[in-house]
Parts: sequence; C-alpha cells; structure tokens
Amino acid sequence: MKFDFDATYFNPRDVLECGQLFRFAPHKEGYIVCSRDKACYIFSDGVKTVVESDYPEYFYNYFDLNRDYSAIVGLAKSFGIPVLTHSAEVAKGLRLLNQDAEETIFSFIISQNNNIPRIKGIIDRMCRELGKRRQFAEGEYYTFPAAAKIGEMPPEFFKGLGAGYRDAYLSETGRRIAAGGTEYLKNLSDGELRKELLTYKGIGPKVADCICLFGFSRAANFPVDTWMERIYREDFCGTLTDRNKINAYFCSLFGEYAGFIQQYLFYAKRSNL
DNA sequence: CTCCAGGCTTTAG
DNA sequence: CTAAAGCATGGA
Repeated sequence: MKFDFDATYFNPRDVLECGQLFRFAPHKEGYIVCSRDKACYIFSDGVKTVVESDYPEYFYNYFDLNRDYSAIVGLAKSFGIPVLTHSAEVAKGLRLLNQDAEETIFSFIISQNNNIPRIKGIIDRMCRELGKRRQFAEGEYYTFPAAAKIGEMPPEFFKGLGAGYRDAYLSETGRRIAAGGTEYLKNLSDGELRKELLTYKGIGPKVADCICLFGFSRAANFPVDTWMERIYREDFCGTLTDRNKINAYFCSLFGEYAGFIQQYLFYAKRSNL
C-alpha cells in the first residue's frame, strides 16, 4: 500500500538527514526507513513524496503528516531572526517525527559524544543481532529489539557492537525499562518527564531533550549539543558556556514550539545549507 | 600524531 | 552548588 503527500513540506532528504532518526538507508530513488518493527520505502519527485508500506497509517502519523507545516515555518520566520528565517526556508521540508519512545531512548543513549555515521552503525548491528528479520515489498530489514532483549545482554555484548563506554548504560536501562515500561512516562508533564528521564543511567540533559522531543512529541524541548552551542555562539552572538543556561535561553526565547525551531537551525547549520 | 562527534558519570572543590 | 577528569571508538 502507498500514499503520496505534497513535497513542499515533506522532503525525504530533509526529514531523514536532520539527525532525528538513525535507521534509514538509501534505496533505489529514495530511502528505506525503519521504525519499531515496521519499514517503509520513501521517495519523491520534488512535487509529491510517496510512502510505500504495509503500515501506511503508522507512517502517516510517524511523519507527522496531520500537522500544518506552513504554519510552523511561518512561526519560525515570524521571530525576525535572519539566521532562523534562512534556516526555516532551506530546511522547510523536514518534519518532527513521532517516534517510538523505547527506540528513541536507546538510540539517543548511544548518540552521546558520538558521530551520526557511527551511531547508525551501532544501532544497525544491534538490530541485526537482537531484532527479528522481516520482509516487505522492497526487501528485508530488522526490527528494533525489545527492552527485555537489550536488558538481558551483558555490557560486553554492546562493547562488541562498538558502543564503547555506553555499554553498561544500554544494559542497565534495558533492564529498567523491561521492568517498568514507558507507558507511565507518557502521562507526565513536560517538566516531570524530563526530570524522570534524567534518573536513567546514560541520560543527561541533552539526551533527555531529544527523547522528549522525538520520542514523546514534546515540541517545547530544545536539545543543546555541540552544534547548537556553535550556532548559539556564532549566529546568536551568545556568551554563555553552560549548556543548561543556553537551553534555558532558547526555551524562553522560542516557547511552545522551540523544538521545531531547533531542528531548522541544527539541520541547516550541520548540513551547511 | 591530535581533535572531534547530537555528553554523561563520577569525583573534587 | 560548579568544575573538570575520564570515558570507547572511528574518521578527519
């Protein structure tokens, strides 16, 4: 099954290369994208973007296609900040994905002090080793492993995947989530959720913000990593050095939809657009 | 060789 | 409370 959608605010490259997800790979004219136990094939001719999957409703929501992104881009430009206006314009094809909470938690624990190609490799090897092999129209893929599966593996296993010192974080958080689940987190307020995530081993302020934003659709969160710090310094002429303070500065500046603003800035800067 | 990557934990002051 | 050392790995 497949559906299409206007490509103006739904560009596969922008959506996938902006650093929100790590399980995708070029395929034919587009990409194969995996989420949880599902996969889709996405491509575009520049006018329409097409999504092919056995789970079209899942991916319709995953790609956040119910939201009006002309309004989001308009909001970004309304601040009248030149670098943001430019970023939103060149990156307007990206969307804030509604990802799986568990998958986001483990993925962003791996992401700390790491680079995107290596993060993708570690996650890919983990899915091959611990996930299940599945087939769909465009080929085979591996599902993201359950927390219980991750939790029963010793740290040495993750070190063998190349996860480095993050090995014990994965093992320990796997056991904790296998025992407590993630449902209870969904009922927490933005502030409570972030605070609760900080109690997990391997989750600090930046990773918690990414999990809130990508895995729990909390649009007000604003992750500050090494790239955002650079943007703050170079494009906002900021003088603060504490990432928590930089985070507070941007949150109060951009408000309820700060997460979208962060994505436009991050992607445009990192991709040199 | 050093420096860096979507930083966090631990320890010291 | 803040500051800094230590941490695995691979690419530039």
